[in-house]
Amino acid sequence: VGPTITVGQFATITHLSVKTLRYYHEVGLLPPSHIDEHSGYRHYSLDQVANAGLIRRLRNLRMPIADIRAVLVAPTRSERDELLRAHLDRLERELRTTRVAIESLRALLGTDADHPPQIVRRTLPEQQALAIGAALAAADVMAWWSATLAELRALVHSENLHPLGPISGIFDQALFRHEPGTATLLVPLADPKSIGRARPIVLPQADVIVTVHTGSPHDSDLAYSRLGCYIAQQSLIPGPRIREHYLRDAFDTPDEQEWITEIAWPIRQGGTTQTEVAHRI
Amino acid sequence: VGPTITVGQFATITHLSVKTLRYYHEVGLLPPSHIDEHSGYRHYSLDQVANAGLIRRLRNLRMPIADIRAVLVAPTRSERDELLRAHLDRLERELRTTRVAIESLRALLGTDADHPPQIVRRTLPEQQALAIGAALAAADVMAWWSATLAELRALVHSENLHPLGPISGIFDQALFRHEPGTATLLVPLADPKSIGRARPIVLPQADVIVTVHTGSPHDSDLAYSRLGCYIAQQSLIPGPRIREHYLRDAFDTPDEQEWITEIAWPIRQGGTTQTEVAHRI
DNA sequence: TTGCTCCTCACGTCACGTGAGGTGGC
DNA sequence: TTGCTCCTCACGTCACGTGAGGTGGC
Repeated sequence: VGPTITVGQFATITHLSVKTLRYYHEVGLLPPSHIDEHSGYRHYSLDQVANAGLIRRLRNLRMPIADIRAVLVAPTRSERDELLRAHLDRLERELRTTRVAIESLRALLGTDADHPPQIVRRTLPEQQALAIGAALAAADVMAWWSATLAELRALVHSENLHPLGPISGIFDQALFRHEPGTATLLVPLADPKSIGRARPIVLPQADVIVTVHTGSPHDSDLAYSRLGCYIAQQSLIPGPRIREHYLRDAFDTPDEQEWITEIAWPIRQGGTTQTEVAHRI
Repeated sequence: VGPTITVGQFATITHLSVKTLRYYHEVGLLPPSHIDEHSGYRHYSLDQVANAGLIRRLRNLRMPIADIRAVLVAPTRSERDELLRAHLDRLERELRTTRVAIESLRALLGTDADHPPQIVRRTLPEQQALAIGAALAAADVMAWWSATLAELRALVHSENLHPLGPISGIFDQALFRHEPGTATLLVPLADPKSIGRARPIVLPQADVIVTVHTGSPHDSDLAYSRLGCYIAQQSLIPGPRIREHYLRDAFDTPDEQEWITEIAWPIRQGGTTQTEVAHRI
């Protein structure tokens, strides 16, 4: 069945390490075509060289082993190409994400004490709305958010609705801690009726502190930090769910740096924390 | 000493997970400003929020924890900025590397059976040369290679040398297996004399098989694979060191796709492998 | 016969995530 | 008092790398 070569030779000509080849054997990614029963020596056939080259290139592109395995066993060329295309798309997104993260860092370092946006207190009135909610894992929030935001805007247009304010969101604190939680996106309406996945809800009145965040959602931690520090300084008691009002977003401009979000954190007056009560007594 | 907040609150406003904060405490990256002796509860001060934001951004840019620690403890702003700049440079290189890897993959998939370069046998004559050698870890080879190649070219120019052939390299197989080994770069000369780090050597005569590699060194595994498969098919015995002749490289064009390298693998006639001997007997 | 190659554990690395099982604070 | 938050292990993950200690092939 043709000549075979040892791990060492195979490593040399594929530019993979012997340790790596043993690992690829162990996880079943590239098992040697023959293994000596007595000595355990691995022997590779020459047509495994091409697969090794493909694997090396895909690993250089940070494709997970499991995905590479899927590429190798893809039954048709079109299915294989689809998997590869999908990964290149992921890389493309990764590159963009990195560019954004670099901008984010520059912004943080540059505009340190420029003019930090104001924090104001406000009372949000009771409000009817048409809402789509979901219980989510933290990792899924961003994808869900942009998809659902688009869905609600489409609904506003197709059903000819007349929003009484910007589309808003309500998020469990847990989601920002990378824990599972619930998220809701809504459009304020005078008389909301169920359409598709969207259901009418009533937002209760709420005392909130508000700040404006300009830029990508990935930088919204800056606004959350402002609010959180304010809450601690004023000894307020933060509510468990945070509201966001989307004043300008993907619908208005593709440039995330121009997006504007108002972030409103419900609070209760906390002039009487437990320690202060204890102090009084 | 000012208000403090719990891990949970700190996690919410910094958009880090509680688990991550505990880890950053454990490794000393972001220890809480105060820890309750009785309960072990972590308490963070408000001015730690800014550092948390910086850490989050640097981690998003895949900066290792140790490097982030260095940024945080940098005594002066200029030293800190230098560390940040260095990391952004690394990212920049990473982005380029990814682009190249994508091209490499496309090339592999596209030009599958185009016209695979020929393999020829040849006898390289004994040859004098001026050489720079080093014992290297595999990870350092690329950097050493480009630096030393430039150094030799500079030497040729400054000393007005007259090379008898292209600048060449000799590499232990081990280096391609990601193991430590020795590498040598050399310029063939009629009468080489020591200059700086460069020493005269004599290349012994060698029977080699040769193939041409066009493109980036990162794709040279393709040429090595061709040669390796040929060696196995012909039952030749490969030598432990491989030679490369740089016919076109960074000195000629910045576009790696246009680089041309001749790869020559020394061999011994191996018509008599052990199995064949056994067969004869 | 001597090295060299190859083998198998077992453990380390990096930056966390995932439970289990238990305590503290309001 | 009840939940909720917080705590500490211990272990898992991903893709290998690093020895230790030993055997096989020419």
